[in-house]
Amino acid sequence: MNTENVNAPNERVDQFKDYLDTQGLRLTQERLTILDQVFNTDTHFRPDDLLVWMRQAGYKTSKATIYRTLPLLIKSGILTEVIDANNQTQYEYIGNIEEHAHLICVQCGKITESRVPEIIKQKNDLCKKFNFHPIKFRNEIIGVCSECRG
Amino acid sequence: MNTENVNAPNERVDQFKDYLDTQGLRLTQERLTILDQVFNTDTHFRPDDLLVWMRQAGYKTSKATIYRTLPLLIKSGILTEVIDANNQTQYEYIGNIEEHAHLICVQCGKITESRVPEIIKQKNDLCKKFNFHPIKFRNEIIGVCSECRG
DNA sequence: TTTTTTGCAAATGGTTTGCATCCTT
DNA sequence: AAGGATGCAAACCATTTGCAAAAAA
Repeated sequence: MNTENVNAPNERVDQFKDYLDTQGLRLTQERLTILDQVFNTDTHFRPDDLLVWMRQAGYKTSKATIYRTLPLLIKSGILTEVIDANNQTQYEYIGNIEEHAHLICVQCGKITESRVPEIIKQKNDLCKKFNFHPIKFRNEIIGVCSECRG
Repeated sequence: MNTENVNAPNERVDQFKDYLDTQGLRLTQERLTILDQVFNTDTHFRPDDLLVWMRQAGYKTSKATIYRTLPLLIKSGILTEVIDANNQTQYEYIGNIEEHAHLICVQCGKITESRVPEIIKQKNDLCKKFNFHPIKFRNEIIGVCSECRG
């Protein structure tokens, strides 16, 4: 198939292709186009956002195909899911592994980020111990923030 | 109102009552009944599970009220939400704050737990720094497990 | 009495699915 | 040629909401 107009980095295309291979799935034009669009975004997005962007870019990929492809991108380690404050599923492109903690307030929903240098070593130790290949790291404290405590 | 037949620990009832007070909300029979039922469970559950249990226990609380009450229990720090592998929202009663890490495989979904003693101190430091009241802690590494790496 | 809360049933809206057709291998 | 993938529209189904009646403050 034609892969000439794909702008996603070869590394990612290969990563996706490898995953599809191991599962006996096919590398289609639509799947490549979606990977491409996903690569061009740097924020969280919902399936409908992606649909709109693709339409604007001139592609006619269907909503069903988008819904069927996103899980494949997750399993191949290219995207991760995030559940937002409204319990909606959002997706984000995985660039690098970020090591930072989140303090999430259950009352106002505010998210505070803070870097914690030591957690990098801990992560590495754990991964070595379990022979685990890390893609993304999450460190969250759920609670009540100073403002909501009054 | 009558609170005689409530079995949830007073501590939790007070916690809920306090939250409702601060929000100008009312302590109703239905809300207390739900708190009671929630306390009697020790697993994850979905709103419908709760409805079934309450019906079996002889209560006629409506599904709508359950859906309206669960968010209040979350904001009061009595429950937390968990999104399961099927993206369904589940709820769980918060006993104590657990300090352990999860290694979650994006391919097979397997979750490996592991205790990491140092993270307790880190959590405490962070909470002190931001004057944050912790309810629940989450430490997750998303990636590919040793078995799926082949 | 005043304001919330509840219950019911209908509406919502994100996600999934059946099936004929198209595309990759 | 054979089997997986796509597109469309209909089906699903968990969750939300309007409104009149009931309960809390």
